[in-house]
Formats: sequence, structure tokens, C-alpha cells
Amino acid sequence: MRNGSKRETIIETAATMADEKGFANITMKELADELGIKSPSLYKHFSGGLDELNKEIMLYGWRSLDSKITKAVIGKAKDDAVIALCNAYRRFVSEHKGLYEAMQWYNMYLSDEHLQASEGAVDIMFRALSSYDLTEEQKVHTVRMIRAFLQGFSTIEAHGAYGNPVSLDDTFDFALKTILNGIADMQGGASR
Amino acid sequence: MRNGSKRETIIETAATMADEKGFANITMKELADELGIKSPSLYKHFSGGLDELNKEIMLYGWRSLDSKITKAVIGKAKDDAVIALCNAYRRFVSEHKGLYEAMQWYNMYLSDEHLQASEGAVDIMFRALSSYDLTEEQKVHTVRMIRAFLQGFSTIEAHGAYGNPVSLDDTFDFALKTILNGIADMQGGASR
DNA sequence: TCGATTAAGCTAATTGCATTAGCTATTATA
DNA sequence: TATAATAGCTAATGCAATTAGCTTAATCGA
Repeated sequence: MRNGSKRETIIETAATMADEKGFANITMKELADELGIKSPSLYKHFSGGLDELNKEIMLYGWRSLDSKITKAVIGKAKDDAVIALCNAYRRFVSEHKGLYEAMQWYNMYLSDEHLQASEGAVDIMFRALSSYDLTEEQKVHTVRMIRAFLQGFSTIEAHGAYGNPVSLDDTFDFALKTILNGIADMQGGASR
Repeated sequence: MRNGSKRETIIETAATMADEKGFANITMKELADELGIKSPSLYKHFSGGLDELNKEIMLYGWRSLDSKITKAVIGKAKDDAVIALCNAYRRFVSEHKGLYEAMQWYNMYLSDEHLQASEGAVDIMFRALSSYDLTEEQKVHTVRMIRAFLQGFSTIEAHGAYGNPVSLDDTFDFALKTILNGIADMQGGASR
């Protein structure tokens, strides 16, 4: 078996478990059971215990998200790219609620490593904005706004906390349109 | 001593502890120590244990936020009201990171109760939008978008996960302006 | 005013999970 | 092939949540 292959398998198993049972319910015992080993054996792979494991789940999550949104924007530019990216993000969260919890969660006390982890996604957003005629600062604002919106929307949606019956798809499109209009208004100085 | 007065004191103490040490670090033992009692005694006030306590912290948080943003919009209308509300929300989170974690956190597995809890904040947002000339559906979209943005921005900011040195205040203003422009563009059909 | 009830606290005991210590078999390697 | 590293195991420890059962003080109805 190659280098970290078993380690990677464990992380993937844990990520799947997170999606199935919720991130908060991942325990050394359950994960070990799932893998057919005893929980102390997990320490042979993750000497840092649950903390290290959780951190790896988080990193794995961000790598997966990176890969999804990267694929989503290939061959697209401007509004098309932004829309594709946002949809891919939203879809990822809806398909990986537990994993996304891990990605958020670790947020809460590992700023440095999390910063690096989410940098990839931010980078892709920047690239997606590259073909617009914006200053660097405007791009930073725009990326931050998109990030905030995506994170907030996805989280609220994933928790079923949008009570109203009005279509969430419509809201998402509506918000994207609003953001894209905002970008359009900035372009150069006065276009549309 | 009146009815739930001690219960309320405990909840407030826990909320303060959450802000100081982080929500994840609230334990029955530490809370009891802080209150000068032994941890089993807490069960006299919260028979549901940590779960019930956490739920109460969450509800307390939403009540506090409601109250803050309600005050912030008093006597304001339209853009002024929206801006005041958003600033109040952002400030609340920055001053109560731990409590806000609780508010998010419980999100994760108590949809019903959380729904009711956050309803107050949503309601105030709706009122703030009442003086615009928008359809009900447009209002729903707008409130959802604002909620998503506020939650995402505040969370990312609170975790220090916005890496760039560009001013966060500027980003916040920028985003608000974008959202308000979006509202303006919808009004009636074509105003600005 | 007096006995009964309730409230709020305490100590002791239980349970479950994370983690550590120390042992063993298997694999890879010098 | 002898040896070092790998990956697993069982047993033991420690800590937090929770439950059981006891005690004291306040409250309340007759």
C-alpha cells in the first residue's frame, strides 16, 4: 500500500459518516467500527487524535469543494462563470451537509489552517472575476460578498431554516442577479 | 426570588462564558463552578441537561439580537432602516462571538425551535422593507438575501477568515450598497 | 402556628468516550 | 535473514455528563 493511502481512506470514511450522521456525531468508536478496527488503532494513523482527524476532514472538504467549483467554471467567463461557481458551491453543500459542517466548524478554532484551506476556493472566485473590468479592491469586495452570501445561504438552506414556502431556487437566482447587477454597475464607471 | 429568575441568571452566565471561552468549551462543570455550585445541581434547573441548557442559550441569543436590531431600526425607514439593521447585526456578532456560535450551532439539529427563535429577526427585516414598493415575493427574496449575507459575512469575519488586508468596513458598505441598488432597481419597475 | 411539600443543593455512583500504555504479528528492508 | 517499522489489539486511566438518593430550608395550607 502506498504512502498515506490508508489515512486517506479513513478520512473519506469519516467524511461520508459526517454526511450520514452529522459531523457532531463522529466519534472515534463509531469511525473505528465502520472501518472494522478498534478505536485505539486510529491513533496509529492520527496521533493527534480526534482533533487531528477533524482537521483533516475539514481540509479534505475544502479540497473537494475546490475541485468541484474549479470544474464548474472551466471554459466559462464573466456572469456565466460566477453563476456556475455559485451553483456548484450550493450544490456541494446540499450534497455534503455534514462535511460542510466540518468545514465551518473547524473554522471556529483553527484560523490559520482554515485560512489556507479555503484560500483555494477564494482563488477560483478571483479568477472567475478576472475578465471583468474591476479594480483589485473592487474584486476583493465582490469576492467577499459572494463568499458571505454563499456561505450564509447554503448554511441556512442546509439547516432548513428558511421557513417560507417561496422557492429557494428563485431566491438564489434573484440574489445572483442582484450581485451581478452590482458588478455591472461598477464596470468602468457607467455602462448599463 | 421570582419565578425563573435563577434560571435566567444561569443562562446569562452561560452566554457570557460562551463569549469568553467559546461555546464549545461550555461544560456543566465549568458553568457550575462559575455559579459556585456543583454540576449535578444544574439539573434542578435544567432537567434536560446540557441539551436543554444549550437550547436556552440559543433562544436567549436570538432574543438579544431581536432586541438590538429592533432598537436599531426605530424611527428609520427604507435604506436607512436596512443599513441600521445590518450594522446592528454585524456589531452584535462581533460582540458576542460565542453566543452567536450557540445561535448557529443549535441550528444544526433543532430546526423547529430554531425556526421560531430566528423568526423575530426575520420579522424585523420584513418590517424594515415594508416602505419599499415591492411585491411580497420580492420581499421574501430580499430578506433571504440579506439574512444570508449577514450570516455569512459575520461568521467569516468573526472567525478571522477574511485574509486580505482590504478594509472589512468597506466591504460591508459595498455589499450593502449593492443590495440596496438591487432593491432600487426593482421598485415599481424602473426608477433610478 | 405546625406539619407537609417543594426547591435547591450535595455526595456517591454510573456510563461513555478519548486517550495512553504496553504487547504482538506482519511487513518491509538493510 | 535479522531487524525495524507498521498497524492492530487489550487493558487501564481520566474526564464530563448524568442519575440516584439524601438533606436542609423555605413555603404553604389548614
